[in-house]
Amino acid sequence: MSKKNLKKQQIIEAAIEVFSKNNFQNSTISQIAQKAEVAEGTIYQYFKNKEDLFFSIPVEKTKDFCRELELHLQGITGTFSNIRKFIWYYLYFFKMNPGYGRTLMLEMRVNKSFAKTKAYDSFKNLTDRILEIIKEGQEEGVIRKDVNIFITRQLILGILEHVVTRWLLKGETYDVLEHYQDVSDLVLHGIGLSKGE
Amino acid sequence: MSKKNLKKQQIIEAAIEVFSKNNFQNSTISQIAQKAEVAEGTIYQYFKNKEDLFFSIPVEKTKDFCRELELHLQGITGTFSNIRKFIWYYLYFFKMNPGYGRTLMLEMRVNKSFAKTKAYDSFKNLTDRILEIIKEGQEEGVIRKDVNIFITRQLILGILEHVVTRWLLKGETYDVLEHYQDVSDLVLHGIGLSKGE
Amino acid sequence: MSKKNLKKQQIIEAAIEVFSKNNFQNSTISQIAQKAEVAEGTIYQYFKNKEDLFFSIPVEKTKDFCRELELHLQGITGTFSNIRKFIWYYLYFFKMNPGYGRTLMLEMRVNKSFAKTKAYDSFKNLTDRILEIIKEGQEEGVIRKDVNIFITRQLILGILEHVVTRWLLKGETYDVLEHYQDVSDLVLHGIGLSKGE
Amino acid sequence: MSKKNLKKQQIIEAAIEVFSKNNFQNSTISQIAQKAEVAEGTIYQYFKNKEDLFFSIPVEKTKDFCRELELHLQGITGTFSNIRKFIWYYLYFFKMNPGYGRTLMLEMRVNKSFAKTKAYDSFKNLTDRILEIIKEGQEEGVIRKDVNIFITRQLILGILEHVVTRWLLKGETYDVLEHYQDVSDLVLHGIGLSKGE
DNA sequence: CATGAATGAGGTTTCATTCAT
DNA sequence: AATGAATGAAACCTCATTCAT
Repeated sequence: MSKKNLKKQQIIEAAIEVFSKNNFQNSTISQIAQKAEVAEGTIYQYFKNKEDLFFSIPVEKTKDFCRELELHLQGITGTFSNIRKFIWYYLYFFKMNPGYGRTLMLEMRVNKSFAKTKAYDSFKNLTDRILEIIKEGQEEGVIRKDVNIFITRQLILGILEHVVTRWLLKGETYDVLEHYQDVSDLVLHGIGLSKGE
Repeated sequence: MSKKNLKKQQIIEAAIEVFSKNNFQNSTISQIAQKAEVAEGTIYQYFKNKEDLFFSIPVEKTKDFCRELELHLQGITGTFSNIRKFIWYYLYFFKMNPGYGRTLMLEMRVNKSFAKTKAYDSFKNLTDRILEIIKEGQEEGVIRKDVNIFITRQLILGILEHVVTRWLLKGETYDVLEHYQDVSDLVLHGIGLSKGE
Repeated sequence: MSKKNLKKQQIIEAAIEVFSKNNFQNSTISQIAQKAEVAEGTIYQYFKNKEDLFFSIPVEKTKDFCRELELHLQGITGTFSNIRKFIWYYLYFFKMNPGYGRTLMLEMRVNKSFAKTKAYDSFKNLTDRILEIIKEGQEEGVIRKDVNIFITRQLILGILEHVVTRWLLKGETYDVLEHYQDVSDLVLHGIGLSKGE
Repeated sequence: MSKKNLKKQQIIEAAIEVFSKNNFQNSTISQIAQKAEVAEGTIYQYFKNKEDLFFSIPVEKTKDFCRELELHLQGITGTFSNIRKFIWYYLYFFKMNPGYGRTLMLEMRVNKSFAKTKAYDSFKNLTDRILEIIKEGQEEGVIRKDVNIFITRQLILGILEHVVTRWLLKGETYDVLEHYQDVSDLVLHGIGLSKGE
């Protein structure tokens, strides 16, 4: 079973690489098979079809993301610091996984079927987490009571997606973490926290 | 010449309809030709190839967007009101052009070749315009001096893109303008404007 | 239109040749295209898919069969002679069209979807015609009143199919018309006609 | 050895079921393995390949057919009665084994390689048996001397095949034995026997 | 004997683009 | 300028068969 999972992982890693270079339609099973060093037919033992393989990627990767995120948030107190950390980790994660970033941001997020996949469910963990942080902040009184928490979440995820997407489209020619400070300041100010908290 | 442009426009409108239903790869020239009521070959008299037709869409549409935007901004004074109007108009435009919205947000914006097209240039008009508004605000002293104006632009465009994209992915089942008030408040507060300005 | 039909006929003739050598599944579109001297894609301009092409064969051929049959029956009087002529023409037709025979007898006739095709309808003309001859014979009193005319038809078509199928399976190494006399005698005697009529 | 044969029989029964639902090409080894509750590889321990498995079916089944036929013919005297019994049993056998019927009539009988298989040899027993009955009838003087006994055999087998094939293609929606009386009458009359014999 | 994961060849079908009319 | 028939490349997926365990 470990051996079986190993080969499955092997295929997923190859798929990330290939899907992130071209897009879904222009990536071929043959390319993925070659990169994974398995026969084309083998892929169909582990995945129902090309789309199934495609959407299996974020399921695994989002798990990784959330697991690591929790570690990074551990021991941090204060909404201010938690949001800063979240923003930092979000940018950091994609800096370290640009291939996955391209696939997720430029392909999946924009695919109508995405919302119906298991992948999307695992994504909810992430968006729930940030909402939780915002709620706590409001309860603690450090976030203004009059802001809509759902819109606030959209603000945060919106700018992060935008920043990462822009970076990817520019060919990753600069450091995504470059403007981390400015982004956090802007976001935190918007929701009512003074820098000094 | 007017007649020529008429047919070209006819093809573009058909293309928007078709491209917005499926994606680029799944849309066929034959579908577009049928909807435009011309022969397939005729499309190649006006556009070099499928991609050229695809990227001709935003060139025209962004022109419309900017022209109308200027009308709406006319006579409005104060950075506060200008940004509010910009946000409102942005949401309003996609509410009125959901087909184009799908094509732009879910297809183009995410396409690596997009940045190299004429379409992208026409897009710059838009992003320049918002930057201009922000700059003026900073000069007038209503926007904090310490915010990075480029990041600010990314914040505004980021949340707007996110809000519109989310609405499109949810199947346009609610009104995008619904949260216009909350979005503006959050953005404006973030960049240092008090609501009362 | 004539030119269009010409190409369609060209493809059908090639299809008969190819389908009669191998079976449906082992015949390839590429083989048919090559024999018809057209590109593979061209076949899909005239036929929806491989199966559609396959079942288009008997539609055309059965038309030919019936048209010619009528000519041969013309001027012949007497049930006795009509049935003899029918049997003779049936065997003669497949002697002249062995390729089509192989496709029809060894592939189509035995295919469950066949009964749902247009081809099958055109086939009814044929079976109706023989039934008509039998009925007339019974009315004229030359065929025994006590025989079931539908079973009689099955007897005639059954032995003819069997004779032709056997001949095809033996590799067409003898003349199908060889036993024409014996077959007719047996059939006619069975339904109550004396040879002398 | 008995255990070995058991598993072989198990696989053949599964094969009959699967092959009779789809055709040879559309039936998969995997389906057969699943139905037989063995691994795919196991099938290759008992049969050389898919075709070998396929043609192993009639070898066994025809043995059954002939064994039972002899029992039914036992004690019956008179060519008249023997042929009637043969016709009855033929129809009865396929009524009881429709799955095998579909495979034999719609697949095997029509397959060019069939004549070269062991299965075909076991089939000869059957056709020899009916020829024998006809010969005896001619010697006893109850069948006209002027009929060709080989054609007679073809008449009998032809109508029986036709009747069974038609029944199978119609989805076995009626009783094959329904027209047993009419079929026998017609056949017997054709070869010169009066009903009263 | 039994297993079942791995293989990889091969065919149907689609569709952007061309070009003769 | 407009047409639309013809092209042909290219990719997903299936599945019989093998072989190491």
